[in-house]
Amino acid sequence: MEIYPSEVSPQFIDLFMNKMKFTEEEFTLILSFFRREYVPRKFFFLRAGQIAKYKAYINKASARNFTTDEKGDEHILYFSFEDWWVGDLESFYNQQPATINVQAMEDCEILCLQKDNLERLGEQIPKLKQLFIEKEKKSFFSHIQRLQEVKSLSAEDRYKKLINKHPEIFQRIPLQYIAMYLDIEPQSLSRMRKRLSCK
Amino acid sequence: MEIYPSEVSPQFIDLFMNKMKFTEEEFTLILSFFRREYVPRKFFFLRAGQIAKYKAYINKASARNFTTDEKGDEHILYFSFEDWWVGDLESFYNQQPATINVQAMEDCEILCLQKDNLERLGEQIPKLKQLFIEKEKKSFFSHIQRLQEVKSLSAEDRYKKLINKHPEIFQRIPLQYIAMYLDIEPQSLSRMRKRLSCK
DNA sequence: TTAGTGACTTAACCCAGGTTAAGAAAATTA
DNA sequence: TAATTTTCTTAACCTGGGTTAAGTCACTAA
Repeated sequence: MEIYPSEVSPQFIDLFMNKMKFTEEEFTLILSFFRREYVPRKFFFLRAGQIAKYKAYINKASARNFTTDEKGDEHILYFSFEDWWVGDLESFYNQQPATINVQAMEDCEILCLQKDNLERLGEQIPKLKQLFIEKEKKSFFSHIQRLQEVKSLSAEDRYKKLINKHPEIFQRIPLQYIAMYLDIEPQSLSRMRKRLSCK
Repeated sequence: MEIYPSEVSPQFIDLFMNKMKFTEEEFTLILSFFRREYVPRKFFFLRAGQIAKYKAYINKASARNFTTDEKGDEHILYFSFEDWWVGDLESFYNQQPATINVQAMEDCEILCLQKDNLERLGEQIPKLKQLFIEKEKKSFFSHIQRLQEVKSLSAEDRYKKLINKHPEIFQRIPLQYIAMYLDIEPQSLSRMRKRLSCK
């Protein structure tokens, strides 16, 4: 399934053409290694236990990345929206079973890159390999920040931070997912929202 | 201050000579770029707000890596023992103020590598650059696992997991630090330990 | 020897968030 | 449009861990 530049998001084009300054030829080559997949709402792009086949770019819509504990409760590590890279990198790079589930929250269009294609592309275009290393470094840093946040802030403070920094998320995804992101029950989130709105 | 092979830990030698199979000359070269620092117990190797000068290897003893929140409470992200690499990588690579404090819990001997030395070494020995990328990837994965753990386990379950996986830590470092690692008060840890020992 | 300091424990009381259960509102589907 | 399912809210009660405060134990210093 071939992908044409007209079919990818402006952010994707901006990343490769403006930020990374790849040539048209390089961009077309890069694009030819990707594969487009559609994942309808509620369907899984990756399930815990499977081996992650792709490094993936969200071209349209949103997904949630979560783990399931022994009690069956789901914990959302992070949301992914347009222009995000998703997947269980540990599973992808080490070809081991994933611990993370990736599920579409809206009908998703995803650009997928297989491991061998990634390696081939990396050899042909070293600048691209460097790009991925940098992206992963950023992802690394943001995970450390998340860890700090989860460890040092109460559920209420994390809620306030989320609604201040990303109010648009609340327009777009159900509150039950916000609760799973904050690691509280939907009832507790509801109670908290009422208490805060009274003030 | 020159460092001789006889002055570094067996793990350090094992890493470079056996695992990475560097030559004697390469190893001597690598070592010449490091600088040895002594950090007495309770002293700081890095303070939040400073810019991390070094990527560092703990040759002897242990440290705690923690953040301080607005209330002044300290949260230990992870402990570091012999054969660990420490520092605030985001601060080190982006030359921005650190958010993490690194404090010696015992009298530490640390092998330090400055950023420009790291880059020079990386150019001279590409295999070393690759080693650091791999080490950082592993560190990345372990942070994601930590995040999952903090999100999905109760304080009691995290305590049990820690004492099962690393009982030796309890022989070595004060319980108050364990409490900061679990993000509970020392009193609560004490109460919990009593409750668990009764069963 | 004793005073002082830091590490750990115990106990009483409090509160954020969990649990259970029921109901209201919104979105889907027939 | 009504029927059904999903999402969200409310309320009563419970519990794990926070808070405060006091006490014990071990180690150091004078």
